[in-house]
Amino acid sequence: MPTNSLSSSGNCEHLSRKNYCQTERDNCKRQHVSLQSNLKTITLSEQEQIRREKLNELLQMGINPYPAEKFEINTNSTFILENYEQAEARFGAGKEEVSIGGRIMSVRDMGKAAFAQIQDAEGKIQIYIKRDEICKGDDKTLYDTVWKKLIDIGDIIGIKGYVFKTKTGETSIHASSFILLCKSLRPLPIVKEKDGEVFDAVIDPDLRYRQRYVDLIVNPQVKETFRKRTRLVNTMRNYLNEKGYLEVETPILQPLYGGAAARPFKTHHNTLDMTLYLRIANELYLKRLIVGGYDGVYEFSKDFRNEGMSRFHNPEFTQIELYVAYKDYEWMMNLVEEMIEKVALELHGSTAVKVGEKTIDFKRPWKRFTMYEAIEHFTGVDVSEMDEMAMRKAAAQMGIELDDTMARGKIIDEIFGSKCEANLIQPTFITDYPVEMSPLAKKHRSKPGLVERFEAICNGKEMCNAFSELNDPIDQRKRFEEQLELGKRGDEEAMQLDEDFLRAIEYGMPPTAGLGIGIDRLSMIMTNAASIQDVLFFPQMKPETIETNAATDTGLSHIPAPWNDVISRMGITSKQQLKEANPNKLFNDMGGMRKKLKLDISMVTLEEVKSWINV
RNA sequence: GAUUCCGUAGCUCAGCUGGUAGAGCAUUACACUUUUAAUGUAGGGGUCCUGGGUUCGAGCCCCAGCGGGAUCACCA
Repeated sequence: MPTNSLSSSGNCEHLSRKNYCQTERDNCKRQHVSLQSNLKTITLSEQEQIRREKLNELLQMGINPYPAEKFEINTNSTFILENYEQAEARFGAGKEEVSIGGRIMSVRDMGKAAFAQIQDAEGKIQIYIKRDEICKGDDKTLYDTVWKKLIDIGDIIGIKGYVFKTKTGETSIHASSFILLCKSLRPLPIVKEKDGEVFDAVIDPDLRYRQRYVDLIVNPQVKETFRKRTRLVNTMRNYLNEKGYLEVETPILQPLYGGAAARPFKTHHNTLDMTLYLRIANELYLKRLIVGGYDGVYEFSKDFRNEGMSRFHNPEFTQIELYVAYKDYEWMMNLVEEMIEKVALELHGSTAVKVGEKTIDFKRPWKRFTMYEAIEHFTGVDVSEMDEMAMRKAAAQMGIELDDTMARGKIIDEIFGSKCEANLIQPTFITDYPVEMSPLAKKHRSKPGLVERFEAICNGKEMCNAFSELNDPIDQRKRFEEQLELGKRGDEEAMQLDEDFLRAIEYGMPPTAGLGIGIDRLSMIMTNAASIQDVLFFPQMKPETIETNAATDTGLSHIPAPWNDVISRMGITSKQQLKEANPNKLFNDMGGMRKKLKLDISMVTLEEVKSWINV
């Protein structure tokens, strides 16, 4: 049997441990004292020190705090809580043993019995641990010492037992045995709850985003947010796969960056000795694949834009881009409506989604405005027939600041951005954009100066962007050249001229509808998140300085690496133990460990080992 | 990048006019065999973000920096 199995059977071996354990605890106390006198060089908090002492004590008892063996799990907390009848029928007293693993989140110690809550991937469930149940014989070490003294909130344990309801009616697991699966060395923030009210919740954004693992442990709704995000992506993926479109992957490292207006991240390939850019979009590569003959291709892509950060912008973000041959932007609008409506239904069982104080309804069909109509709707001014001069005047009257470089198209965009966008809460399609803003979109079939482009606006923000793709190679070259002009004038976001892309569409690309949807923005809406950081596991942050506390607390810090590590693997983890060791045996064993661990280092001398011991 | 607010124990937060640094939870010890924000008793725990300055004396006032939030700019 494994040395650390803490089942109630075989408790005879605990008998011999009791005295040993007592002396060891004294040793720990002495170590504590020496640590105290050393506090200036140690960054560990008192609670962390205590946990490391407990770890040592467990090791001395022959209990591995980090066992290698798997722990078989046969159910989870939510299943038991939500299907009590079924769970009781299978796992009730005298029936099959329930086997469940989780992190200890709270303990209510009642003396010779205790209630604790453990948390697994699904949620929390109460366990009941009774001394005479855990320790069936006379030796109560396992309960009195291991459970009561050495196990902490935050430790991960495995429990076997049966399902029952307590006097107060709470579904619980009556433990017949437990096993330590992982000792936690850092104290967890304690969050308490009563009648749905949460006390002392961890809300500090710095802690939550930098230590997402802690956030996930103590804030259960965070786990749910990311589950929803994944379901959102899966729903879209299934929808597109059912239509027969091909999910593909295209380069992230690109020699030229294109497909969007943004500043890139720049990097360098050593062997090729060339500059590469992290993609700002994957549009131009996906369209090459349409040229190649696929009917529909899509990619969930991480894109990178070297711009400012805010609660709507992270330097890396996720987009889905979709291109479908022989279609146009009208057709694509219908697809977007249908797909997003499906997402809402999948996540919320309804097309209506609560976002902050508002309820947003994704039920089809969505409102559709041309850009001119939207401006007229929100400002009362019809700008559609105005020339640049007239439009400047109109914008000035609306209190919009313009600079001289802005042409007619940019002015329209400014007016829309400041007067309309924020007012569009319910999902709305805005169509027919000025050509200057859209160098990759096809000219409008009937309205000069405009392109066949739409955006879906939702909760005052752009949710997606799509157009009938420009497939006229001569026009496309001209548009790129115009972008080059902008670049020469200092516009860092102007697109570069991609000769290979032009070569591709010179071979001919069928009429194509293209779409890009910001997955992070959509996730924010679908999970009611106020910040993009709430839908990214690891949002970009300035680096923090982490104080290391490696090995400084073991009392072995005077021993050079990797020997300090080797010695602690041999079970010697304190100065006290080192002192008690036989230097000749230690020296020999170190040689053995060197061989066993295949360490490519030269052996130290016996004299050196003696000097470590006699520090 | 600009403006503004914040940074105190493991966590959530108080801290008066500038005069010995506080609470709850957590932690340690003891008690308690169906509790549930368990409870009772007694303890321990602090680089008050960092560095300067003013002052007899700074968690508090001033300056600079670091980190975070919000708003704005850029962008999706």
